Amino acid sequence: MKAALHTPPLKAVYRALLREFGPQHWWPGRTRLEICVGAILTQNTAWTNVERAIRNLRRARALNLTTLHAAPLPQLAAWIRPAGCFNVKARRLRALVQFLVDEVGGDPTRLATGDAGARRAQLLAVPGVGRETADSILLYALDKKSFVIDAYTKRIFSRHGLAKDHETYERWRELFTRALPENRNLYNDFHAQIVRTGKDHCRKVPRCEECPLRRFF
DNA sequence: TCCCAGGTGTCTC
DNA sequence: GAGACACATGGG
Repeated sequence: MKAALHTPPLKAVYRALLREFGPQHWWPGRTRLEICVGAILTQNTAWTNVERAIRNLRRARALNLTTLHAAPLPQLAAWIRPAGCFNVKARRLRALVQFLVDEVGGDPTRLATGDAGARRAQLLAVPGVGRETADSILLYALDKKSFVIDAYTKRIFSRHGLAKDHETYERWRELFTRALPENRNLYNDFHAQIVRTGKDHCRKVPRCEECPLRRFF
């Protein structure tokens, strides 16, 4: 393994963020299925737009596997339109729903059983489910210990020298999982804290003077 | 008007 | 393997 430029005490970083923001109580979804749907819809999209799309699905009483599975692709696209890339995401959503139907008989709870590594491989084989989406589903919908790396993680920690932004997803994930105890609640809230930090401090300011992480780097 | 947002797949070299 | 590009809406 290549050495990081700096290896900050990530547990202490998390504690600092927790003090700053408080527990984030993620994911903002009511059911396992809703979290899976949100994970697809949020790809390269602001969460406010995802909420609009989910609201459309709920209003249409389509936020269930039976309706999602039966819906024609154009209907699916119309419901999720506010989330952007709606034709692409409709196909991805359809593929994920098909996987859930085929693999666990339409019961996402059954997906939560079984080995995390094997489930990750299965999810990555679904068209439109990449590493971040798979890890989000594993962690937040299936309660598996799978750390999520996203754009905020790379942006924030590359600015502080943890690793280069262009390093691979798996390399970033390895940096965090090696430095942290394997704990689902920690993985869950740490990622949420990172997103909160990104939204509050790092959107447009390259090196925010008020960044709660500054003292660690 | 332009840039960005909790990515992924495809194509080209 | 890396980089460019398409997908597309809504907010600032």
